[in-house]
Amino acid sequence: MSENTEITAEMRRHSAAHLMARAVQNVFEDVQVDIGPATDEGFYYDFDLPHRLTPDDFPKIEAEIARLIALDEPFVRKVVSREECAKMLEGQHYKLERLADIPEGEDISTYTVGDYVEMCRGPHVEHSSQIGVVKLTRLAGSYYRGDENNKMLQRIYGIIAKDQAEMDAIVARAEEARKRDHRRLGVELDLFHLDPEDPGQIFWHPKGWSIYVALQDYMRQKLVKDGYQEVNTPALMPRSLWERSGHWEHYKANMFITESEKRIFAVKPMNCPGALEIFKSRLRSYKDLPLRLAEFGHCARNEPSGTLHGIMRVRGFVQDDAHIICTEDQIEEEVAKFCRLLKDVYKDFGFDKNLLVKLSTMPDDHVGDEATWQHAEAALAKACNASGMEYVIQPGEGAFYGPKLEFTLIDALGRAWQCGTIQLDYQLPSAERLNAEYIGPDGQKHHPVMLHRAVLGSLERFIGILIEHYAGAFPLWLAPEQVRVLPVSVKANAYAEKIQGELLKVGLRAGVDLTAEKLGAKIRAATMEKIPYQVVVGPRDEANGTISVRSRTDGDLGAMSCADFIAKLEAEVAAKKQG
RNA sequence: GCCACUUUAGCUCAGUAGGUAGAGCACAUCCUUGGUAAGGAUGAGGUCGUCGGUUCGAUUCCGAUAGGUGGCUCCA
Repeated sequence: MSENTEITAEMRRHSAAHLMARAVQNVFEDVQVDIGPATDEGFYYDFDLPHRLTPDDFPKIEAEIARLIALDEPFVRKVVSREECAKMLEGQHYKLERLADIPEGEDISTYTVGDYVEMCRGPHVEHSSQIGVVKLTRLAGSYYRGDENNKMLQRIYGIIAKDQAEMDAIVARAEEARKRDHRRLGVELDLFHLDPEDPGQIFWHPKGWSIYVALQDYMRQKLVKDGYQEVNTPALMPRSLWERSGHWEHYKANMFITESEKRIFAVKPMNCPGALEIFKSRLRSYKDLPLRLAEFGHCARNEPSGTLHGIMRVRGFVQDDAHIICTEDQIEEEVAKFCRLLKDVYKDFGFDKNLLVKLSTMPDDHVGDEATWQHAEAALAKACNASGMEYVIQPGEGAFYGPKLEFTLIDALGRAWQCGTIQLDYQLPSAERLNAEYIGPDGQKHHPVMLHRAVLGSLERFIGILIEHYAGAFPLWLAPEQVRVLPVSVKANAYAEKIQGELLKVGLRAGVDLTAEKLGAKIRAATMEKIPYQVVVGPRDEANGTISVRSRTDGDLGAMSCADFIAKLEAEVAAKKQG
């Protein structure tokens, strides 16, 4: 029996939450507790108390938790009747409401540690000492039951570790994430800035835009090879179109709306209506399908201010968007084709391992009949299997117009980011919406199906992820400045400029440092800017017709000819070498 | 949008128990002409987010407002 009671991290986190709840009640007056689950990272607990918590309160709560852990009391589970439980929870009105939620007939259990009882499903550790070390990390507001109409409770987040050494390592990793923060690196590396007067809009500086263009060019090549055609549609489109597409009804609150000569226009929040307008611009045959229209269209969404975050969540952005207009029979192959493309692209960033795929199925609130939905969901599932991807089902999480696949990548710090997506849409091309039609082999008109898809998601967000993934040290093919030539003194400036010219001529992004600094200072500056290659040149090189190469990853590579260096870099760019 | 916190030089941050402010880095000028991670000197740079209140006097206290941060909600 005992071999089955393995103590998991989740049990330890959840148990830590209980002890924190107990500690908060010991330290403060009039504490109402709500719930406190384990999370992937740690745990949290929601409280309602008159004292306004601040991080200054953490040490005394942590000390109390440490004291409770040291008591090493057992967690005792007990199945109780509803009445008994209600009696135990007397005065705790959130808990009593939660108790009322438990369906009749289901077991109600409590866990007791020392003098503290809590209604809880468990499971928990056997003894409090099994929890380890607890650290409180941050405070946040959180609506009771996640409903913004309810009272805002005070949430405390915490993390656990086996011992202090592990806790130190966790704190160090958090520090590493802080150092890699794209908002910090974006300023340090002079990639972009955000203007407080224009929230959620990005000003791309030359270096940041260089990355952006490199990424976009890369995607263009991939798209062309995969049978897409690139289009561009207006940023500003009329209200009448948005009414037909359904956005006016469903998405108006998030749209920037403007007026000209008494007509209302909206800045597009999505590209899909534009793609369908192109499809509809002439009579289409089934022979035109599938029609794959890609668009790097700039979209604007009036996201609530509280959701904005650096360049990851903005109000103006560009997706590597495309719309595949096809027949129902073509869905499976098109989805499989997309899955292959996505894997191929992610590999070039080192994201091909640990890819998570989620299949979101029919929600309660949906359009279309169930048979069509089942067919569509089966097509997505088969396409995943065909491309060797495992997926988990998210029941009822699909859009109201169709099911979708979502792809989550894992970055260098082990963090998950949902980027790629492919969504089936029966609604937008339908007669009720934009009424897209093609002539089938039977000579009759039919409505096509539309697939909305993006590999990277928004380019802005993806670059934000890349900045943190690479810690600002972009691989050669993406680096804004791939090479910097460093003359050892001003006497070598002319030769340095000549070398820079050679590099520029073959399309490498090369800079030159002509300042009057010493070589050590120039190397330091280039190193801080995370430039992949530094080329040192002085009288010795000039006499030999060579250059001295220093690599960001491999240090001093010694002297070589400029031609050999160019060949080396071109090979590295072609291979999309990481790091 | 909601809750909490926050806003001082381009960046990172001190500071003023109310008497209009400092450091490091970056920047400018001059000296130094140097072969693999910071040469030196001098200087410039801020209505202390904005508006209002209290006060003889506010960057400091109070209120409002805007931005940011962390959550929540949202993410067609």
